[in-house]
Amino acid sequence: MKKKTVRTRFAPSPTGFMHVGSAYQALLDYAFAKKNQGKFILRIEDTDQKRKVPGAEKKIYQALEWLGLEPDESPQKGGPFAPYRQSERLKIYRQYAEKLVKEGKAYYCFCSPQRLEKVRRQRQRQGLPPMYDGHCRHLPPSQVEKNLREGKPFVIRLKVPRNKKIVVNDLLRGEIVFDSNMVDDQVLIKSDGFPTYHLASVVDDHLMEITHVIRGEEWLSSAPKHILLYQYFGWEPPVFVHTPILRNPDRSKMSKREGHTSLFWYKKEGFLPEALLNFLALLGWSHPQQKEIFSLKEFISLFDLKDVSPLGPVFDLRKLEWMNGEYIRQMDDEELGRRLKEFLPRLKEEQVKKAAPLVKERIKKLKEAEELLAFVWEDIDYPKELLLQRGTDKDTAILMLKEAKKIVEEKWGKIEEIRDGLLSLIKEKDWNTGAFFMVFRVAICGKTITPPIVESLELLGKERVIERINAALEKLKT
RNA sequence: GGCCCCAUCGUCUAGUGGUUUAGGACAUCGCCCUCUCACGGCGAAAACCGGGGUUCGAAUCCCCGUGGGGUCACCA
Repeated sequence: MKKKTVRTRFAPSPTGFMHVGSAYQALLDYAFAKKNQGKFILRIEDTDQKRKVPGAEKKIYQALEWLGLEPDESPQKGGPFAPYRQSERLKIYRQYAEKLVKEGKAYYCFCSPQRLEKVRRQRQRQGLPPMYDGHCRHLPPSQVEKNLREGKPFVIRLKVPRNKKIVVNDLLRGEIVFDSNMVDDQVLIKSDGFPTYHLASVVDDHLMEITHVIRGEEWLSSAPKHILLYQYFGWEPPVFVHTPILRNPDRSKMSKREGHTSLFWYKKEGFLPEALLNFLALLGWSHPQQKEIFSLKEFISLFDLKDVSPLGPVFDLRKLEWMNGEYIRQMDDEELGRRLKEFLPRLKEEQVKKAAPLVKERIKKLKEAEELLAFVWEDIDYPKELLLQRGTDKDTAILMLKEAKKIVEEKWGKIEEIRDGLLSLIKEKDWNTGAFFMVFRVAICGKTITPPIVESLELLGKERVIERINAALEKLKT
């Protein structure tokens, strides 16, 4: 028997923003497909017209591109199973839904939203699960015909059998048995003619020959509906993998409310996509040699869905920050400079290049470079007392700056010589090294936390360095 | 509330019946390095949810509690 090509799909809804949890899903889809020389498919699930947001689909492409998870088939790229946008496949869903109706596995329902609401409330009062009461299940065909002819709005519902066991096979959890009496007669086709997720995803996953449905655990409880559909259609179901959902620090589902859930927030903050991916990979999975830092390529080669832990992990931003810092430090200066550019719009390209090695060991996120280097483009302002670092008195401070200025002017352009010059000056005058550099630092940058000060001088340029030393001297004299 | 899933340091996890005084990483704390801040190095503190079984022996297997989570839409 020929082994089927592994095909996974990432199937987001274009609702306006990309969740980190979605990125996690996409990573697993991608890694598993690539691991098995399979295909990674992007399908746009835009069946909810109310929630559709213009431009949202574009953001999905941008997100995948930023992450470096390129689909093999997508609405943009096309592929053998096009179209990959569900709104363009309406006829297909309708056709399959009607097939079910003909076979008595689904039925037209003409109940109004008001009636449904009433039924729900009633059942809840009785302590029953708030399900549909099956009112239209047994409408006589003549009545259905009549309603249809009259153009009464309708939906198509799945006819769920009573008193049956429905078994869902999940790769991570094994067999899960559901009582069909707990499964609602799910709407398959909405009154606007669009399918619901349940119908559309089953039909598409089958038609697109998806072998592994990897999705969040929140889908587990609706999985019996999907299994039932596969049975009704006589299709072989794919392997289901319900992956843990990411949690807030309070262990609730990572939502829009708390924490940072938008993938683009991470981009804006200056997280590197490769670091984010590495971090995500470590959620629910661990490297066989306990390595923390590894590439996407390495992840793919070692990854197996079976090894994913079913426990919903808390998304620990601090560990991500640490990891991002590791990636920044591993990067060569030139590459770091390129990535830093968009975060330092006030610096010239030359300056960014020079700044890269100075901030490299001091930032966890690219965005932090901005604050660290702000002294370069901002006018500095500080109280005079700030210059009197480590108990340095006014006269000493003045002397320090005067002497330092001489050396800087004389040796400008040669960092090593400036440093050596300052060091021997300190020795000669018997100053405290730390105190001297702090006074110098404040004079140049206006603050006590900066990149290495001697190396930072050329970011400012000779003129401004001298200017600032003069300004500091003025300040001290008043 | 019904149904379903889950349960090792604060967090991410290793561990698949004995090699475990339960290992690593982040975070925390201390020391060292040091021109500040960082980086780096060394070290400390820190966990098997509880109760029953099974077994010569359970973090590891079973059951029951407890706790957390998910889900109950013409949203995905």
